[in-house]
Amino acid sequence: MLTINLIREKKEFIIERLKIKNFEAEEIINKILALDLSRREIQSKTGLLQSDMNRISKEIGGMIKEGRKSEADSAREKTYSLKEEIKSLDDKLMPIENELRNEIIRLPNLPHISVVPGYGADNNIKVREGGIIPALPDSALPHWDLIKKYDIIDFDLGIKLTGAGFPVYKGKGAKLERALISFFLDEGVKAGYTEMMPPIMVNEDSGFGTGQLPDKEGQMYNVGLDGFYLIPTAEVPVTNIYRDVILTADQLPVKNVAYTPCFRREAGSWGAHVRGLNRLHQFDKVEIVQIAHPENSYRSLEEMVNHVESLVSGLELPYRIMRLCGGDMSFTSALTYDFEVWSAAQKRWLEVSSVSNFESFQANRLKCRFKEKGDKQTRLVHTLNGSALALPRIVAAILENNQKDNGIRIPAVLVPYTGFDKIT
RNA sequence: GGAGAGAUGGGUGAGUGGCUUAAACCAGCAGUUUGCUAAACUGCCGUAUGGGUAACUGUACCGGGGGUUCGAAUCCCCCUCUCUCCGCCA
Repeated sequence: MLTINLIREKKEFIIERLKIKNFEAEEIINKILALDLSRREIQSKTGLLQSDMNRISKEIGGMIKEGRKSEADSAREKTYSLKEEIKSLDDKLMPIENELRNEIIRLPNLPHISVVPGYGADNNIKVREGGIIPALPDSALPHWDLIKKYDIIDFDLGIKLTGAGFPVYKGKGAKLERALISFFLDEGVKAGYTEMMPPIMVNEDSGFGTGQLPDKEGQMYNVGLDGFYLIPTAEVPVTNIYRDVILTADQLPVKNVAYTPCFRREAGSWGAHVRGLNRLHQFDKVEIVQIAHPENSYRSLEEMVNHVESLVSGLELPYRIMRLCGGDMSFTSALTYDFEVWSAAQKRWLEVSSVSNFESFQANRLKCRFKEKGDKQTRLVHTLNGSALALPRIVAAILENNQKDNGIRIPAVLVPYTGFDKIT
């Protein structure tokens, strides 16, 4: 959510920047500015009236104490019209404030200066790539066949227990899953992140804090009886730790890493391109989150990109890093790098991580601020997060890329975690 | 799930309708003094929003939301959470 001050001061700049995201902001901004103006008018009027009211009330108190009863009564008469005036202004203020907020949250975050215009994945810019794409024989199998062949992930069993998109990991499949989670967490801790294990259900306030609510309600599972939501990503609980918090500058950057299961309703299509592990309702993910000083947040972003890169290259997966164009970026992001790994049997790139700087956009919603030592003024922090990493597509790529006649080879860095170097 | 007690600033904690401009203490910050791993003293010490170049200043906020009243931290209603006891339970 953009700050009202920025909208007030840099209207034209915002309109220009949002064109990069293919967003026409002028109409909304004009509406916001008009609402903001009447909000301030009403507020300063009520302030004055309240001030009168407070003064008179205090005087009445004094009169009563001194026994000047008739004077007190006539002063009391005077307050009635004041009180009514205040009430009618208050009644006007509430809907204006609500509408103002509703309009402001419709504005996407401003893209960083380096973001290029564009309408989709075709306009994304390849930053760099790494790893070696394996040459597989024509007989190579996609992962949905491999998991059946080696009996390591069972979709049908998941359908029996819950429904489509809730796989059961079995035997070496389950062990591989656990190994990846441990590997990702350990690497995060080595890189200076603090490991967190948050709740996987959150309340409405948290859903609002990171922007899932009120708009994207349908994307989360709702635990109706208690009003909780199953988290779509650890970003939600971990970032909300800092909701309504004022940090000191020397606490920044805050670096947290968390593993959680993630739940996504994703009511959309379930065609061939989302077969197997490509899209699930429940999956495992390790997430990294940073709360950074505004002046250092892009350094944090680079650091996070390098960290994720070390994970995919550690797993010996062919990958590329894309800097997203305006049209392909999320509503809340200022700059996003996507990581894709090559899935050799599907013969396509799979998105496995998205690393973003949200600048102060999330922080404004969260009311997460910091103070410089000795400074009276609070400022909004910058928040960043990234997957490090989401498991299913990593598993898909490992299975497909490493298939041999005699089984599936496990990347060397995982062997200490799995205890086996081959799935047979 | 049942019964009772609570929720006040960074912390402890006073405050049952106007003498509160939320006391006091602790922590923190700045300074003075004495001198040496510290003590004493003085001052400052919440957030948001409006006005002002600024000094300063208006307003709101005592878990959240409504209400009563000229006036609410204080009284009433609803909600959330915490603690104690009982019940249930990995």
